[in-house]
Amino acid sequence: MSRKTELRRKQIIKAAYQAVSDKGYETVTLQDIANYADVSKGVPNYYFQNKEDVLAHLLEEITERIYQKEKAAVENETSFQEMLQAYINAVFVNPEDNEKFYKVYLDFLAQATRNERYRKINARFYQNCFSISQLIIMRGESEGLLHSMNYDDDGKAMRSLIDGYMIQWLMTGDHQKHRTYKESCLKAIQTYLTS
Amino acid sequence: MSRKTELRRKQIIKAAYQAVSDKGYETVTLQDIANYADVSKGVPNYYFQNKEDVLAHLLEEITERIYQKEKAAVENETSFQEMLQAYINAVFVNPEDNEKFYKVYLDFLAQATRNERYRKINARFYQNCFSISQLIIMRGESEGLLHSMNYDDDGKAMRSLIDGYMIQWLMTGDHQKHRTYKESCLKAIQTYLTS
DNA sequence: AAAATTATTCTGACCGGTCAATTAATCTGA
DNA sequence: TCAGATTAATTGACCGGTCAGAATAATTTT
Repeated sequence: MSRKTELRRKQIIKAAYQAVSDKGYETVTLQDIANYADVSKGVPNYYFQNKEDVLAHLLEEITERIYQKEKAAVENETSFQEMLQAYINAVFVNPEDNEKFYKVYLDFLAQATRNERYRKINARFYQNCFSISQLIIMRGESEGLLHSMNYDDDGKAMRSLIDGYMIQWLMTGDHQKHRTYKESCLKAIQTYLTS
Repeated sequence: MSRKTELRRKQIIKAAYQAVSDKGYETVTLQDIANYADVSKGVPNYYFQNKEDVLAHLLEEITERIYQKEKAAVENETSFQEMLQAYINAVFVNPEDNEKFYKVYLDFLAQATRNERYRKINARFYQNCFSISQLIIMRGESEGLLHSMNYDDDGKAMRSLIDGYMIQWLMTGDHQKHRTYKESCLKAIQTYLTS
């Protein structure tokens, strides 16, 4: 794949991200995506097999990007408390980015219940998230602050709390409450881990 | 509203539940719903204003029904442990029912990010869930097993853990794992509450 | 000019909602 | 009681509109 082709694909995926965030997974059309990318209708079809192919690449791209960012943030810290705080900071970045991502992510979760391809991409994302949780928990253990019985279970619990709080925040439709939900989520994870 | 009208509406909503579970919120058509209800295409439009109206009533119906069932289950018990176990039993009923409900519920959550009406119905559902959590927590406090700093926060955490585990289970696509996720979820809530 | 890329047009399919026509149910009054 | 009248419920053909994908045309690059 040429450098230019790669750029074009990135451009289309980026446009698809904004388009899906605005209009929703099923509502969005290839025309919408082309409009957001400032290209004509034929372009997305030229660079991707079909609509689903564009959107699958979108899901891959955004989950991978989030994971890399969160992982880097956590690896930059040394203590358990700092790592956990850095993780939460990376997850709850700001209302705008979180709204955009979780709107799209929720759409994909809903689709994934009936689409094997999306389910697989999401499964990889989950595994990546669990690996971040494990990093943090192992550090907490080495500091004697907590004792995990099972890294996998704790990873699932942390993911549940993060997704759950984020969804609940999203449903309030109130950007102001972002800080509150972030703090509550951090507290909940601390309460769970250090028990 | 006559008795017969009420029955017909229930019949259509029930058909819509199955149809949405099978095909997804956006994919499902009024024709599908009519087919599942064994009536002609005009009937749903006769008893409801439009497609969204049918589906809004569906969301109201299933969230209200779940809440009533969970509430009754919890109120039937006397001790903290029994109430919590009864709650989890009512939430994780069986793979089939859970899959059906959460497939549809996820669809509605995704829609709710762009639909005020659905968001409102879901907000009421959340409040109802929080009230159940509060029942359980207050009982736990009166037994001296735990001390809640904030009923609302704990309600949010419990809801996060339940929705989170359920979604993660749904994404495995494996009915066999239902029991494991149920037990993990219960353990996570206990770990969180009794800390 | 040939090839690659982008823009435009076409096509077949499908959907939600409407509505005229039909059928079923209910009512009325002798 | 029951025939005729009135109302309610149901049907399915139809219409305007939209979309994905394919085909084609135009443009740019090499």
